[in-house]
Amino acid sequence: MSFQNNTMDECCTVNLTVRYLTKKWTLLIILELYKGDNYTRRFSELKASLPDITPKILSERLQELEAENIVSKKIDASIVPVKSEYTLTESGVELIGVIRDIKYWALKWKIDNIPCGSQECKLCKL
Amino acid sequence: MSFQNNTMDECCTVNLTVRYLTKKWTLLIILELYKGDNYTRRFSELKASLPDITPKILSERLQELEAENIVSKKIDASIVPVKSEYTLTESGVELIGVIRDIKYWALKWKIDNIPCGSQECKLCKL
DNA sequence: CCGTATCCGACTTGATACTG
DNA sequence: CAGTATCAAGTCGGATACGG
Repeated sequence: MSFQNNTMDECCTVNLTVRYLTKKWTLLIILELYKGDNYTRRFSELKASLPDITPKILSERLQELEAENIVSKKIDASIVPVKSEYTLTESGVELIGVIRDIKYWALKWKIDNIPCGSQECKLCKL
Repeated sequence: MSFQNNTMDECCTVNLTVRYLTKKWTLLIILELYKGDNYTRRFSELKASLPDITPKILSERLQELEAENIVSKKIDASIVPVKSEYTLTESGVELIGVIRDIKYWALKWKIDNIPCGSQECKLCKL
């Protein structure tokens, strides 16, 4: 989570970007948001769509993405229970191209593996 | 390195691909190979280009990439010291598009950060 | 419902040393 | 040069608890 104590500081923006985009779950979270109406999903929806992620890690990743302006958060505290929504920003939506590229690459070179379309698959509906 | 003990088994090919491509250092190694003549680099050259990677991790990643047919390895043991070369396969070269996308995204949305072109930058010469 | 906090074990990565 | 061995450090996962 913190990049302060290593050599990230010395890296240029692009190198830095690769590093946090490739953190575990990050791309899959972005994809889940993309699939929601208006690129928006609630915390519990994300949790349900990513069965193996823990609330702790999901919370951490969302905060990181918010800090990078890839995701914006909106809370409606006027109702109970509180309603919170996470939405891809414009820059966030543009990251979908990266994920789509990976999908096409995988379909081209790895088609001999498990067929897509199962409930477990978070990428193949892209 | 081993995906046997977690839920990776239940994932489809594409999801699986995201997981290993986003392991730390993987994309940067692919990029370094891409920048070499004939998409080829020696172990020590990769090590030198990625100052913060340890030989252990570099070795592990190269083995993983070789197993995925993204990198091919050639060893000339007839000479001393032994000469080993790692080359991007056709599928490996096609992954450069993913990295290039990330670069363009970063340059578009993160240009207010550290300028590129320094020795430390492994991506901006792409 | 929406999280954050904690504790802890497992896995991943890092630092350093060392060999053919 | 091209790695492997060893051990330390960091990140992630699992369970559970708790507060807004």
